[in-house]
Amino acid sequence: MPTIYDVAKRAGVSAMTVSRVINGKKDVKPETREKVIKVIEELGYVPNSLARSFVLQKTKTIGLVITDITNPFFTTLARGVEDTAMKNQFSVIFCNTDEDPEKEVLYLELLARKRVDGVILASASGKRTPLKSLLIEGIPVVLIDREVDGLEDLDIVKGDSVHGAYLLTKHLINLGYRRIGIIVGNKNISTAEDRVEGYKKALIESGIPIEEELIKFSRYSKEGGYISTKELLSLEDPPTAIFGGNNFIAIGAMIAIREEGLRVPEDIALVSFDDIESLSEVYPFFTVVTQPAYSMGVIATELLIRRVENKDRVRERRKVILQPELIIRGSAGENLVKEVREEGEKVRVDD
Amino acid sequence: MPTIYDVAKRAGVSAMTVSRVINGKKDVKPETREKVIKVIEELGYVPNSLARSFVLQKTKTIGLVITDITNPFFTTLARGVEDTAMKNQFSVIFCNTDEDPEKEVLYLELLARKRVDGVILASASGKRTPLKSLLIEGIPVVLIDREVDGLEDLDIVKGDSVHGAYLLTKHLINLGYRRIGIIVGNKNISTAEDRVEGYKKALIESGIPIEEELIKFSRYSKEGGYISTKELLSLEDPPTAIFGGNNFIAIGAMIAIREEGLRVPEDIALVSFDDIESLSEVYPFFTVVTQPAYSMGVIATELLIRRVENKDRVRERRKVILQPELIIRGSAGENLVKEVREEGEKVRVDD
DNA sequence: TGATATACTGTTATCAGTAACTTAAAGTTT
DNA sequence: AAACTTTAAGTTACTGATAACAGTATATCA
Repeated sequence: MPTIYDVAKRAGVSAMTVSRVINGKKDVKPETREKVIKVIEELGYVPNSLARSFVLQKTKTIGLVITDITNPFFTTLARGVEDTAMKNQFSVIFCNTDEDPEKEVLYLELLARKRVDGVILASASGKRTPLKSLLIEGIPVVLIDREVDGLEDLDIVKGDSVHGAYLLTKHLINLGYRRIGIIVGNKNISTAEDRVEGYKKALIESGIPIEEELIKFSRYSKEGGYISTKELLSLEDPPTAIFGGNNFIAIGAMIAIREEGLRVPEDIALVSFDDIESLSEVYPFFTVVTQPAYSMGVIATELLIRRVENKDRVRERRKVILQPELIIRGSAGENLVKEVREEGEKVRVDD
Repeated sequence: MPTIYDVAKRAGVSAMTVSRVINGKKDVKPETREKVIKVIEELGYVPNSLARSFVLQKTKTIGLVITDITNPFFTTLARGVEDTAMKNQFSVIFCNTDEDPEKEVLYLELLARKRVDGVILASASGKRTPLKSLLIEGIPVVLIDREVDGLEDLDIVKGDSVHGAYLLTKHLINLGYRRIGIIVGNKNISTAEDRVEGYKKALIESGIPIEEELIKFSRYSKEGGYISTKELLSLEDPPTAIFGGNNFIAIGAMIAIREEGLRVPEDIALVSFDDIESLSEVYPFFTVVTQPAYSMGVIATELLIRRVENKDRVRERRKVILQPELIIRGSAGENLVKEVREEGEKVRVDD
């Protein structure tokens, strides 16, 4: 592949002049500029951004660390990140940790080696590690979706999990359910704790006793939802409603429920945190609380890029908490009992 | 951030020795090695792969150009790519073209600038452009999912669209449908042509006349499916079954059909090329032909990496065509009429 | 004992750009 | 016409790592 020197020689100018042409700087005579452009096309010269990044000490690249691109919530979020990055001439390196803290460390190290300009992190570990410390000293980090213990000073964009879980639980209670099981992810993931907190808040508010056997800290995955549902269903006094802590858990729960020969919502209610778009479009089934995943991606990327380019020299943390939305469909048996709605809450009713 | 020289100075050795330690080369005295490692940890030194890539002329990065990460087919494929890349110490830069040839050019140029070691391309344009020519001279490219005119010499991994469409159409015919509409993507995308070809083949074989008004070259998107379905339904003699050329088209079709007050499958059959996993797990509804998207990603990445590392110096093109699978569920009214199955074909029946 | 191999470490040049500085010529001002 | 400014270039040094080569010290062998 030709270099800037090949272009320079052929155009009869210095490399610096070619550099100026490429970067659209002034101080180049129009004729010279044209000649250089012609040579660039003739040779099929493509600037080497490796070398460029190397001298300029910026890569115009950000890293996105999520748990699983296969999860619709994260793919939508990722799309928001990518679109926004592209708009700002940044590219994105994707990393799937599969909720594995070791993979997370691996990827963070990789990103640090690649000297990405910034990182958007949905942490799997929820804890500050030596590497993370290192990273945030050298590279701006914006947290997304989840808090990380010990990194309370970083910018963060997340949904209001406490309130969302409260809404969803309250909805079940209003429909008459009393024994409500909840399945969330690993305990050190902030959303898991938050969603349980919202759930408890709703129960307490309605004077329903909290039973620990109905609360499952599992994994944010189909398997997690499947296994925990089986456990819940085999309790002596099984729940009459299940709250899936995320979309994958709800899918796993659905599979388990069907295996047990039960129907949703006739035999048991099933609601979910996070929607599954392609499912809902074809079959508006799950009553859910959705988060604006795309916006989360967009906002996080904007915050990050501003930090990277140091446009706003705000030193204090920026914390963006987006409100979730309750979408009532049919999986809690809303059509079987009379419909109840909270007043003043953001609520949408699908057909 | 500390450099290799900072480490060298503090450890009282040369940069070269540090380099040898980092890269696990022999010819370093154990004590020296330990001392260097200690300093690396003390300083929190992270090697600069920018500089490394620059001298070694390889970036250990590949580019993945797809149309939309939001499409479950591509996210699964992307996951296959990412996992395989990671396994081989490669990272992946994602690019969404949204079926826009201009965006495709933009991204290819970006990847060329970044001097990625290779590119996996699901082309939106279907045509060879000057940039693509340039790219393939300097950077190995593996095509995925779609052929590109003029690039018949590149490795490719794709599904057998002709056969898949044939299977699906044949299935409809066997169920008694005669007026079958088909909606596929843009005409210059190879899968669109192939799927129509398979569709025609099945019709001809059964002696059913081909009617051009039932064949829609639209867009591989929900909007495309929606609009074309509306058109089909407003024909004087509308189809009794619709073949969605991909999953998004099928979703769009479903929405349009519902808007028209029709039911699937009672009033009209609807089948789809490509499954929608999260939908099918909860609600096994669509009768589809699926492609092994994850495997496609894995195989393409393996082919690419082998080219990059030049392990096999095969010069001839490697063409991997994966067979699709017909999954019979209920959206073609299989439960309404008696079930018919092709003999010897790969067929699965979901409950 | 001298020759040769081996283990370990250092030196130098280089990769492809760009910042900062320098130079040369042309234009402007008084 | 001397002094100054502007325009349009070119030169040099540097980014962080590594390959290739060059030493030096120690070990091994005939």
